[in-house]
Amino acid sequence: MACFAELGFAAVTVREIAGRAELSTGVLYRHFANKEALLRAAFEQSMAEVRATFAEAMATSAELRLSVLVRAAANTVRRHLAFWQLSYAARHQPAVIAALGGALTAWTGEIVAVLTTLLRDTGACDAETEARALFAQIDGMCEHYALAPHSYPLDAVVERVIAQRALLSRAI
Amino acid sequence: MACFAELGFAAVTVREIAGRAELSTGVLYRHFANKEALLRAAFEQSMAEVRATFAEAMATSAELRLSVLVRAAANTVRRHLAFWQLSYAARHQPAVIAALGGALTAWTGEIVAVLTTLLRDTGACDAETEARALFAQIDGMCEHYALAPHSYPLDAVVERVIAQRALLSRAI
Amino acid sequence: MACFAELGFAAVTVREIAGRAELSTGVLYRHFANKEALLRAAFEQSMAEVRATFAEAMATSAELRLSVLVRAAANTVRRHLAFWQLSYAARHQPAVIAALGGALTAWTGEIVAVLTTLLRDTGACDAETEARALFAQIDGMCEHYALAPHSYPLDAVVERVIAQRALLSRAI
Amino acid sequence: MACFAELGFAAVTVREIAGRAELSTGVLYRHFANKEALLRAAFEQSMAEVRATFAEAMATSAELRLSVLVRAAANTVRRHLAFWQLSYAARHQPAVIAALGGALTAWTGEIVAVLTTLLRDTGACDAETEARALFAQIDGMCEHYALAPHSYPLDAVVERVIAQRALLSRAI
DNA sequence: TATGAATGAGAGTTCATTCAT
DNA sequence: GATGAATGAACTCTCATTCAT
Repeated sequence: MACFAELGFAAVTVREIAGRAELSTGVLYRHFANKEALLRAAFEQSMAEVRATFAEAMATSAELRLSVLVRAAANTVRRHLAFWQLSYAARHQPAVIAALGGALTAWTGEIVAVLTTLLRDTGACDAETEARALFAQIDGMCEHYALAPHSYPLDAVVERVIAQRALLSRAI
Repeated sequence: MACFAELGFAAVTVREIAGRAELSTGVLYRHFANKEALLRAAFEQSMAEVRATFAEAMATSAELRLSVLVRAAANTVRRHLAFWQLSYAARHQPAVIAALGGALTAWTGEIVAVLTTLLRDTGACDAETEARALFAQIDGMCEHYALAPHSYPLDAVVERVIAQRALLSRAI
Repeated sequence: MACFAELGFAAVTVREIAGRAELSTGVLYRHFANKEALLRAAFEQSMAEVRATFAEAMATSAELRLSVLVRAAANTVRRHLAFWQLSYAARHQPAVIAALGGALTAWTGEIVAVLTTLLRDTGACDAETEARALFAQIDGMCEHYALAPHSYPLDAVVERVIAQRALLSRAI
Repeated sequence: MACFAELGFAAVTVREIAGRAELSTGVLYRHFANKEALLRAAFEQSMAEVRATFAEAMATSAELRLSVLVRAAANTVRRHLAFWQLSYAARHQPAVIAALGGALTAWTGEIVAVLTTLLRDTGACDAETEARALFAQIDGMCEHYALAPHSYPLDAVVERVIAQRALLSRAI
């Protein structure tokens, strides 16, 4: 995943990936059918991790759920910083999108669905659009942090986003 | 730019670019030193166009400025989709960042500064954090649209973001 | 064709073929889609040549036709010795047979058809089987000559084959 | 031998050979030094089997010997099709000839010698040339069968060749 | 100045062979 | 002795770049 992110899918050579993993190209091809399969495997790992974090956040009381979820998202990126930097780089590469098929859109779809039910419970009228607006904010925040982890005030923005949600739900 | 965005920098062949421009590879190399120079030129041209659009948005009355700016951002991405897709892909790749110089990071700094002054005028207490939260939302929205331009309900999300700002500024 | 014959289709490298033709691999791939197409092209040239020789032989009087044909076959192999040595090598390689599709069997089919009509005119009862027996003899003779051109008494065998045909047509 | 004949020496993988023999590549390399040694061993085994068949044919009465021999040749090719296909392919490839030593050329010399003595007994004037003409016919027939085993009318051609020999020996 | 055929380094991938288990 | 995962050289094929025309 590090290789794919740093140079792009097409620009990385299989030799380079193997070298960085301290493997021969041979073993690599024993475990993965081809370069594309390698990418797919790296991505699936990423998605599984996020899914787990989300599931955990959803297991809290309905009242706190949203704030737990936003903080969980931020902490996931903080803990797996390198991984997310790479993930963000990868998802905009056409070759990557093609290689992953619908997996990428399916994944964001899932998140929007989870947020939609969550916001419907708080009484939002157009819950899906509300969910998209919230997802955009969380995702944007995480990405900006990933781009400049040393200077970005992640906690402050997290708390502001949570405070905004509180104000907005009260305003409805 | 269309070629680069559709397939990615490494996956496009110079022949393909030349063919789509109805040029021979020969003339192309007379005008651009190499493939990278071609990317740089395409980027600079798009960047100029985008800057003009934003300047126009800032020239409106202080009251409407924020909503005009959000809509302008969305429309810019829509109109220069290829540029933004590439831009989003590029900003996470050290190799591309190096090729484009600091042009990319200067960009985001500018935007946060503009939003901060804009929000300070509406009476936000921690205007910079508020600006970052707003920028995260706008940028996240634009990026999600860039990832799935055919299925993302961009206009609906734009209007929701604007409505949220109205509610929030009243709540303060 | 020389490369394919000496080492076999799979064992020859495209670099070797290019090198021996004093070409770069690049040009080679500009003119031929792939290694298989290269083989196909070489073979088609061979078949055209033989067809021409046969057509010439068939243009003589019906009486002399058979003897002219046998002598023509022998002379063709003698004049294009290198070429036929290669051709004989090639036609037994499974990869070659696969690459050439039905072209190989179609070609021998043609020859058998020509000999069949020729022998039917001389009054043979089962002309097709007679043609196959004759073709086997001519082809076997040419191949044995190709295997040991310096020691094989080609002319003597040619005249013996012609003499046999005379005896056989009288015997019927 | 089946593997080599079906795909050719270079195109078969050692794994495939091992798999079809239900062996691991490891044991295979314990018994044979390398892929070439594997070919040599397969060849020698088949050659022994063929020699036995021919010896049997020569043990019949002088009168029938020629017809028995022609039929034996045809049946040998039919029963050891893979060996012969490989053999025909091999005898034109310098590389294979080198790997197999002089075994292959010695072979044809033996056969011509046998046929010469056999035909001298039937009263042929130039027995060696006659032998070469007959060998060309038998060898050509077998080769044509090896090239298209499913469509070649081997038995019919065999009987025609035998019938021709009867006619010719009567004509002398 | 424009062309596009030619170059050749380097890509993904395979597979004969080895060797720790 | 047997196994089969690991190695890495070498394969076919592509394509950025050059240069004779």
